[in-house]
Amino acid sequence: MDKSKIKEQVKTEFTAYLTLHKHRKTPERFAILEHIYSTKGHFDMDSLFKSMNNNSFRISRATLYNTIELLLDCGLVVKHQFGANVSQYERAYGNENHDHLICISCGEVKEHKNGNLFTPTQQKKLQRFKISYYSMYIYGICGKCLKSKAKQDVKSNTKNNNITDKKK
Amino acid sequence: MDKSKIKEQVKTEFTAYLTLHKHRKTPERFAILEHIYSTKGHFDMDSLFKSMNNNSFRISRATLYNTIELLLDCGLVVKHQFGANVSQYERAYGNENHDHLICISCGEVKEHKNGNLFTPTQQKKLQRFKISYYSMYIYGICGKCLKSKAKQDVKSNTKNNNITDKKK
DNA sequence: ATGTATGCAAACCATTTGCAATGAC
DNA sequence: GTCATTGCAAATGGTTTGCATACAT
Repeated sequence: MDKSKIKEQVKTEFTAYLTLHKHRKTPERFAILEHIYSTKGHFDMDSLFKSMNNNSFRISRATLYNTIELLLDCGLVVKHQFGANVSQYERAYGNENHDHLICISCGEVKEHKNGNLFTPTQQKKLQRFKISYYSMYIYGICGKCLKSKAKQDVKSNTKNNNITDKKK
Repeated sequence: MDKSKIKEQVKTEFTAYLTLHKHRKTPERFAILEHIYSTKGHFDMDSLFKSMNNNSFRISRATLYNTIELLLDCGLVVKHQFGANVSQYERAYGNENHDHLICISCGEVKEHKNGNLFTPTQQKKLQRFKISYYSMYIYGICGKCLKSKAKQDVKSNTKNNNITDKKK
């Protein structure tokens, strides 16, 4: 529950993972872990690259991609691909499982706490599959867009170019 | 429930959608819809492109991408991004909602029927969000990989190159 | 000392885009 | 006849890769 305690914990886990797999414990790797666990919510590689290089550290994209792969492999980070071209990541440890409400209109991703989906009963049905983590993606229209869409629909006799207008 | 009935139905829906949005009813668009609804399970753009051009029709990639966008927009097709670099698609109409069991070891995606996750009670909690569809992605290790992994782990004192060996 | 990890730049490849030709309306 | 759509080829951009250098072991 304690914030610094979590960082300590994940560092220990990561160290154990690196040792087990005979990977080197480089300062870059720990800096990335530290930085990710100071981040709340989702992030992508570009923002991670920029925020890390803005601050003290100097890290190459290649190293970021390499390290995130390790963190995914040991389960300290989770990867999402909500529909845009960029992958999103999220710290996994000390981060309650939650659904993702992805607005198919504006692309906004909101988190939504779910109940205990994987009760023992549910779990039973998945016997031949060792669950490591799961993601619930719920696509729909968020409240904001519902409102503005209602307005739009009134005057939607104007020409429509749905296909081309979705890119910036 | 009837197979040809479904095709008929989606064709009607697609036609209505095209009319409503003042898009043209080209033979390519209907051929793509027809082809997709003859496909069971997931597919990606490359396989769609190849299988369509193998058969009678001749379709460009650009048109496939354009049309799939329309089909996504009117809800007849669902898009998934399970973690690889290619997007996967799936027909949506007459296709029961199901979870996706994605093996993080071999990448295999299996479907798994779920119960009625969105009971009225559950639904209530999502008041400000109009659900259009949802995807449950469950990551873990499939039975096959669990077995072969058990063997591997025994002799895993040999060198480890987890990062580099995952691309073909 | 040894060989893995880093950082840079180039390569990759799914997807997008520009544009001339086609054909739905 | 008009203009959206097609198809091709070129461009885009997130991610991966090759290789020389740096450094954890």
